[in-house]
Amino acid sequence: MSELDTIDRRILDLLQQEGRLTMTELGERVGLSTSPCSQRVKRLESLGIITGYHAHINPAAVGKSLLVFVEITLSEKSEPIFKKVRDELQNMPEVLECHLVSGSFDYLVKARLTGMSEYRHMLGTMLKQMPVAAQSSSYVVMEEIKESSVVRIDRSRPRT
Amino acid sequence: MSELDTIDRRILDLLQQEGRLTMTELGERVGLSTSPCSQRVKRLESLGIITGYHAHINPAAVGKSLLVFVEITLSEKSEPIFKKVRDELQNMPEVLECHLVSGSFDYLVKARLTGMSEYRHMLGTMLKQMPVAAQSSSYVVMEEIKESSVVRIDRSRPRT
DNA sequence: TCTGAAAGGGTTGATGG
DNA sequence: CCATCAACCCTTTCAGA
Repeated sequence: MSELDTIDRRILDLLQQEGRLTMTELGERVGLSTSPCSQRVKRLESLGIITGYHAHINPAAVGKSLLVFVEITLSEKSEPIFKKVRDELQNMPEVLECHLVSGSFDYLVKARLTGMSEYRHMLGTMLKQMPVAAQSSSYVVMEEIKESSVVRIDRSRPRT
Repeated sequence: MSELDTIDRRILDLLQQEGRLTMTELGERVGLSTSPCSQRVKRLESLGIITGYHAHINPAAVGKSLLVFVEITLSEKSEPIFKKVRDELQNMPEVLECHLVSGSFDYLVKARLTGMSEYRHMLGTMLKQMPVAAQSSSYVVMEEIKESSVVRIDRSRPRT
């Protein structure tokens, strides 16, 4: 029903790399005319497979030249606490990512900041809003070797 | 010279959130007609401030339901080794991000994978291609609480 | 599901304020 | 640096296969 065929996968691949391709151009690259190509893209959007389109910008150009990862360990692990942490982090725009991880700590947070004063402020907010944050370790990024969100699309195994 | 004014910042903000906005619509939202708006966007692109446009997709829809972070520590830290690591990681499409960090380890790698077999394969490749990788720790993401690359644009301080 | 064609809207570039 | 306008291109929709 919502199986993705080879053309769908190529569309996803191309739009991940060039998010402003016209439907005409995209259609030519995947071997379709404009109409069905546009139709497929709309379908991928409404299925929630394409979740949005975003310009990628150079963070330094808008003053966000500090990239930090913070590992947070909670001393108490209950569902209300988890929920509070989720809600708080959602409302912090400098926090780009937050993941609940297995292993030796609980949350891995990625944040882009203007500098150390914003960093101190963020850590303060976190520790205040998340009272049981027993421990945190921060890692400042010295060099961004690679940063992308483009997922490799494996060749389809269509049902012949 | 390449100072960003208030309108530029609003353009960056809007295009980060809706990367396929038409120049006409974008112009209306920032109070410009189509041409100067398009002109500004082109300028932001050619200055390298907007670095690209990308569709964001649901990784699970294309089978990438495993998200892993790997911390890598090198036992030997020389420039040739750093260069080799950079080159190797650039060529691994499952590696979405790689950062050189300060602190108790060297590289933080973020990868999206189809499953454990791909994970094992990736780790094997890493340890083989990066001979001095003395140690690595992996963290499997149990829940993605937040994931975005949209940077908050602070209100400009225009030079009046 | 695709193609093709027609109508509506967006983009581009020249012109002028 | 901005608005306007015309020519061109893209998108959308609807037949028809």
